[in-house]
Amino acid sequence: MADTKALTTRAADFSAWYNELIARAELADYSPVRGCMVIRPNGYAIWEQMQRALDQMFKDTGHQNAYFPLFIPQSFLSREAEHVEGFAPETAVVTHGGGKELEEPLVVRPTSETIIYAMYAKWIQSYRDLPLLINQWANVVRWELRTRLFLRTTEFLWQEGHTAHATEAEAEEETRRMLGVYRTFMDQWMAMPVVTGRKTDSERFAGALRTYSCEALMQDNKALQAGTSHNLGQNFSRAFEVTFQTANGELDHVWNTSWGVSTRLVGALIMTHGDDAGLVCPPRLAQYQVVIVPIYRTDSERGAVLEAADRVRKELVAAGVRVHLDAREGMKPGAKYYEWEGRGVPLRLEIGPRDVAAGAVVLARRTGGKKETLPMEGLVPRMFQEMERMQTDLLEAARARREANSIRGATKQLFLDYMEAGGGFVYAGFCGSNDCEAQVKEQTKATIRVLPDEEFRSVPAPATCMWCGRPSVAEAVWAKAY
RNA sequence: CGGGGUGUGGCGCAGUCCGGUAGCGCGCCUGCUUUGGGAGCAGGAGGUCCCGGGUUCGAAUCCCGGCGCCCCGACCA
Repeated sequence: MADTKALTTRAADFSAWYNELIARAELADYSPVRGCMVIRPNGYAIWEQMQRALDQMFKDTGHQNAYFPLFIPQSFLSREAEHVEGFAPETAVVTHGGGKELEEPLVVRPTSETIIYAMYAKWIQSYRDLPLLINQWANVVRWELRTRLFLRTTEFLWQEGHTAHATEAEAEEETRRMLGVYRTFMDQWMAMPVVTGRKTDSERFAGALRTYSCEALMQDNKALQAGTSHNLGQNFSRAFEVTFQTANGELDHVWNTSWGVSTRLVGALIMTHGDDAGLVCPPRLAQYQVVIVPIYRTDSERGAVLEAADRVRKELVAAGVRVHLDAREGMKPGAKYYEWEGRGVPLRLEIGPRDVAAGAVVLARRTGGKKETLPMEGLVPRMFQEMERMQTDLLEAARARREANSIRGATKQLFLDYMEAGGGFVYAGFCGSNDCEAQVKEQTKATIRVLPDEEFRSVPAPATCMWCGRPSVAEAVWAKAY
């Protein structure tokens, strides 16, 4: 690492902390192209872990992977009116190929609904072809005005699920199911609690009937939209003539859904668990769950220590633990500790001559607390135990932080004061009018993150709109957002 | 596109006001000694000072014009 100084603290400058952490942990780097990032091996490894877990969950819910092209005929985008309005301003367009001007410009996909539903129109004829449940892992490009590593880059990696169903009810069920999959993933893998719910029209996906979202609260009390699931209704099937014959011979348009999460989740992970020493990675997503640092002075100590360390490593590998033995020479143990802490490795085992003699290892946890000497005997189950505990502790800590920064039943004044004081989630009554939403955004920068699902709602439900005092039609969760 | 900042070895910076031919810390390489929380010593490698003009005997430095990047805001996953 180039820089050995401490990171800017979160309290001093959250944004600087975030950028420095990414550099320190070697998660990503700026590319020569404005707004684009290079995902470095340490960052990509986390994404791979995410992919692995999510991909399995998609397959377990009946989806198959496929791949659709990067280029989309420009005319495709225009077929769905709201969709083109939403995305046209931020597309990159290819006008030349092979040295010649193209007859029709090609849009670099900002999302793939149009090209996928154009294909579905060919593939779907009968209700027997439904449901069609496809996911793709891909890169997309959105020409954003302002970018931030992982959170909003010009090109980003994601997955997008696209499904077609025979009935509206089935599509709605799928939309909700995948939102649930995301929520489970964020809870159980990322140790990141989320509030789920429906988006208001102003935040709805361009072309969707309804958009649902998972919203997480970062350590600076700004909300991050971590994953979305859209019920597209028949908007795209009408635009792309995706029709099928029903069991009784009638022709109908299919009902579609789409849902996605992106490399933004790596940013979410950083801002949920990171501390002033660097990344804190939940064990289930860590590239290395355990790092072993050997300590020795003499050659004979070196031999014995490395032999013991490698034995521990092999035992853990055999048990399926992702473990790394840091046997680099000429580097003091302390320097290695700092490095692995910055990278967020959950557990560190130190093995020195004393430990070899005692048949023991020293355990240090990334989340703090005293170091602990453990017998080598029974180490493997102990490591699993530690990882499980850390995983649940991280989730609990994140949940507690979120709750400490959420208020319910806010009045207008309380709301204004709260946003002024730094913000967080505010649960409050909402009259349903675009005007109120726009006014709040104008005055406080806060937006409605979701109209929360039932389990997140306040009891009793708020009776009036926090802003205008008219009767409330739904409770809303407000926050300033990324 | 507005506001702010910044471009000098890999990274972080000083030098710019007041022109004289580039320096510090970290990192890197070699060797020796080290190694239980960021090692020490010695020797070394590495720079078109963002770009283009201009002024001058001479420009990192002064003048003019560009460009890049970062941060804050508007747009957005």
